[in-house]
Amino acid sequence: MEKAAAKAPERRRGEALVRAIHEAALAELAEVGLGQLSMEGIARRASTAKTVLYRRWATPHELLVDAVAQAHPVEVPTPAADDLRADLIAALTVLTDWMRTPAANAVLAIMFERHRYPDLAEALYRDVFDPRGGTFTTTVLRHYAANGGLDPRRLTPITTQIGEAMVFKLSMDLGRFPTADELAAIVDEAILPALGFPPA
Amino acid sequence: MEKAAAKAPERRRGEALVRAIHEAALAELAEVGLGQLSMEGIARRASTAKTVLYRRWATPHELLVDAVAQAHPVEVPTPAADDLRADLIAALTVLTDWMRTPAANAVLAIMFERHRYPDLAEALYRDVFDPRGGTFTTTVLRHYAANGGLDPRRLTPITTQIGEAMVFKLSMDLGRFPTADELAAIVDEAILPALGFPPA
DNA sequence: GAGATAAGCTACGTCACCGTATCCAATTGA
DNA sequence: TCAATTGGATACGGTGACGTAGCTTATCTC
Repeated sequence: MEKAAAKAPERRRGEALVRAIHEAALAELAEVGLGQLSMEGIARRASTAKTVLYRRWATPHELLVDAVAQAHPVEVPTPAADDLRADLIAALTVLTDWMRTPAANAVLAIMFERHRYPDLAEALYRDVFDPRGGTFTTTVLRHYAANGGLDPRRLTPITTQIGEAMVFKLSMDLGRFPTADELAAIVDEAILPALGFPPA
Repeated sequence: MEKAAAKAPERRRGEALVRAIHEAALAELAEVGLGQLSMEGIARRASTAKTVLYRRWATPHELLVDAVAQAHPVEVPTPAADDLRADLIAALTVLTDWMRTPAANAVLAIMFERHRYPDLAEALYRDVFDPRGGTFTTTVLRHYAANGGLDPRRLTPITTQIGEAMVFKLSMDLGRFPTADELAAIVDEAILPALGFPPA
């Protein structure tokens, strides 16, 4: 034992261990995809034994939902200034920041394959979405509609989704996340016109 | 042999066989997902032997790209009447019709997992997208811009993608394809305002 | 018809993951 | 300090996909 001092045992327990496993699960998902997620893979990545995983979760999917639910919640965009345009850009920036996180990757993967794993999507709604409120641009829009800066009739299931929809679409098409300029263009050319502010 | 007359041998060859395999590949993908696509699975579904597949394709991915490329091309929306709104709705209808096809399912899966299988996405661009032109709403918008029904400056990388982006987003959120009413709402509340026609 | 071509079938050893069992060792807390 | 807890390591038989080989047999072509 006194020989290999480099290898500190430092055995993890309880919450610290669970957190490490959650991280490993999200990282594993990002790398191999939802269809290839396996207990073996997660255990390997977390440097622990399968046994430890099976003592807490019955399936990789169960583990995954747990990991997403425990992940840090999304930063809520707080409409500060009396500047709808700036607040919308800020909200989309929060969105792209979130999309870079492992948890977001998992959420999107689950939503995309929801017809293949309906239980997973259902658990996601139950354990993650429902406990939290709306997100991103919707928060901003509701604020301005309530404070008179915006015609409330312009808030529809369509208009409130334009920002998110465009960010997702651009990300897919370009294979990268939108830049600040592109986010501004989304606000100027798509969202604001739909809210009743015609393009320049 | 004369006993089991029910089992017609009817051995498939050449193109007919290849077409059946292509269909099986797309069906298999739809059911198990890109990460689980396997030669065994495709062969099983096509009721043929693995050997037959390996004689033509080295990997399931190669087979898949071939299948997508050979699939019936997308119907091109032809702007007919002098009615931008109707033509846009028609274009989105073509889009949702396409999204119900197995080939579309494959294209979306490949695009979604492009960072995981970059070669696949690249092959898709090379063998499928590039040979064909733009699609869906872009076709319509270019037509009207060229014929004076629309300010060409309104055609940007953002505005031309709103329709497709919203259809994808709605499909993900709802877990189903948008209805005709929802397509009309996308046109009225998102696309037309962005083109310079303010909402009612 | 007869030979060439290609589809279909079976089998093989290899490998990865499955879910479980067993045992050892580190940490904790009474 | 000692006992309970729990993480960690290893091994197991089972399954399913891998890629290849060999053979039989249906179909096409001359």
